[in-house]
Amino acid sequence: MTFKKRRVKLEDIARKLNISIATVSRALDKNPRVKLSTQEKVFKTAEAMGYMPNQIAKSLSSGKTNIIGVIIPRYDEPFFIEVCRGIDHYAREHNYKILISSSRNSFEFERENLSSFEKGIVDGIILSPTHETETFVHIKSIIKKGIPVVLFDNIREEVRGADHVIIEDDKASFSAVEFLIKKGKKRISFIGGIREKKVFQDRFKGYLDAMKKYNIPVYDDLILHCESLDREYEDVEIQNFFNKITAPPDAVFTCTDNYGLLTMKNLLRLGYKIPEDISVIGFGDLGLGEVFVPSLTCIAQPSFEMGQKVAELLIDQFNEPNDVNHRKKVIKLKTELVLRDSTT
Amino acid sequence: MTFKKRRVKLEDIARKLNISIATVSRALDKNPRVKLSTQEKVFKTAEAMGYMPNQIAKSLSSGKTNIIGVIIPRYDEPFFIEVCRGIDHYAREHNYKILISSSRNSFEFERENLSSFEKGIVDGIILSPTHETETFVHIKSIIKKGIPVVLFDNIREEVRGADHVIIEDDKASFSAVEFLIKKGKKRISFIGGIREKKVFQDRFKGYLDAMKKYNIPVYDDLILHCESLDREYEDVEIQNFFNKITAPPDAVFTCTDNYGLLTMKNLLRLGYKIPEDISVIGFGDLGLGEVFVPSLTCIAQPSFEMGQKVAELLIDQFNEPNDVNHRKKVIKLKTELVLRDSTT
DNA sequence: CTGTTAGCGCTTTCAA
DNA sequence: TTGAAAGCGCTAACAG
Repeated sequence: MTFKKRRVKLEDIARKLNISIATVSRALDKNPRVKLSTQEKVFKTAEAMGYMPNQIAKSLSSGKTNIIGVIIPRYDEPFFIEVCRGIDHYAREHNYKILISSSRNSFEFERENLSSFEKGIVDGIILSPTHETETFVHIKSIIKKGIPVVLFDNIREEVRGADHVIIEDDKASFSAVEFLIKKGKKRISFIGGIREKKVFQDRFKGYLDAMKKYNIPVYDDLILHCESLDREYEDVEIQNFFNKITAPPDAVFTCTDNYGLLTMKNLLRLGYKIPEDISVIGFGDLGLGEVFVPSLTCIAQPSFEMGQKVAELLIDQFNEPNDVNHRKKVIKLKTELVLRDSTT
Repeated sequence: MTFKKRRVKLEDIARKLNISIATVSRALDKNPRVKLSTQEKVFKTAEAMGYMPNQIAKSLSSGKTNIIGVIIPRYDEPFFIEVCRGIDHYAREHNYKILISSSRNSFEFERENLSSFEKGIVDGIILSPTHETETFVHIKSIIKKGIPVVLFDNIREEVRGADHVIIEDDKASFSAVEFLIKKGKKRISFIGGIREKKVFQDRFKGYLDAMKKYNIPVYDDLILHCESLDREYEDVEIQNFFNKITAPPDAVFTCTDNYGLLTMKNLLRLGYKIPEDISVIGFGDLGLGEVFVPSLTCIAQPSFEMGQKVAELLIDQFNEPNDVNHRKKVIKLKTELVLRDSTT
């Protein structure tokens, strides 16, 4: 019977070589103050003994874990995953790893996650607030403690005190709706997400602004704010919505690609032709829209890049002087209307 | 100018209360050997002083980090994300967090990730090997060091020495192809992934087995093994494949949902009707197939459950005696053919 | 160029 | 029921 082996540590190498622990440590760090021949000896012995540094001990002693904590509202939204991929890319280039937690769309979970990160396991935190997040004391308290924080997506005015990366949701949706209007659409439907979420509020605002500017009537029965936080139920909501409509729209602007796809699916099944009868626009551009037949016109949001920028801001904070009152940085990324087959 | 504040530690509480650090530590642990009144005092003071335990120090001292390391080949494959979600679910219930790393389909990255985990930052590792992974010494060496490891998906015989969770890929694809055959299909096309990957080999095997059993001819020009590891290029490959085909198939069995969707997209654009002209089957069942018009018949793989099981096996190992030679556990999950509109 | 030593913040014997 | 002190493995200031 074999048991877990005791790990080789600096001390073991030091003893074998009859030198001090400090020298071994320095040698492994390639510290130039160590004689080259000593370095070589140390490296060889370390290798031979199967030495692996203990990251935890290093972290305790250095005060750095080289881990970035990431809190997203959900896993099953490709946007968040794509942002994580961007974070991971940038982080890895700078020797950081990412610890991902889902807040599961719950404020309580968000707070829990945050406070578990606060226990020192991460050097900094990237967070995308949930729709339930109405107070920001938990975030501000973290910042006040000197822990670097960067936010993205769904940022309310109240937290603008933290570095963050966003797109201009209202302008983006304005331009999409304006495009529909200029194509001569008169009955433009809006499908958004849960009303409590800032991004959806802004996208709705952009819709209303465009409609107002061009004097297009807004019909309440053509407006849907989906409330489900769950992929399966989104489908049901949209299905019910279209089943109930008496006079169909001639265009639908939706606030996520998934809503756009579900809209197309339901409209196609009801016998409408896209885009001949009804145009559809989505929001996000995460690949699925390109595959669907017809392919989905949408507002492209640079998700991967958003992740990279977020990570960059955070790592910048690591390297800045610890000034708690530092000027907060905001990055606004550009969106773009990508024309495909679902619009005329 | 405010600087990062020094964190409150046990010592601070101890001093304020004129008791020892040890007592504070025990009190916060709710150790019954501490007088209740002392416990209360400690809790109150800790709260008032804004005490937050230092997880790193705890880990160093206890030898546990309560973090699970997860290595997946890529982020942009919903299957892996869904597995991660399952892992996260189970892990969180048991007070673990997950550190996700992507090996980016590269053996070198896989090895790097593994060895960085080996530095003691995680209590155990969950890994899905890449297609490039042909030698398993890196995994075995980790296991030999007593670090718990569980594998999932794409497991070759050579690593069966580790706990793992899989589905029976060959049987699953056999049953799908058999279904097509029983529907009277004679020219059944196969679209798989990169040949080096065990799961794709097995799915191909299932296809061949079924064709052989029912004496259906296999046409080389109806077979495609996609080589791209990148969503964008997958589309191109499949497009080229169908453009080149002279006599079309009457059914296509594909090895991922994405291949299935891309197949439908390309066939529809070429003017074929699905399922009237050609039936299509996918593999995975991750939600997208349900939205497409027509919806995609596919083999449903229980991804979320796979994640839960993998996490369960790992956490079981944490609680088992450290016997390196323990009987390895293998869990085989059931798949199911889900009939939708893309097959007759 | 190398060694000594004092931490990093917490847990855990061992004593009292 | 509490305290003193050793130790987890590594870093870094200081001394030589």
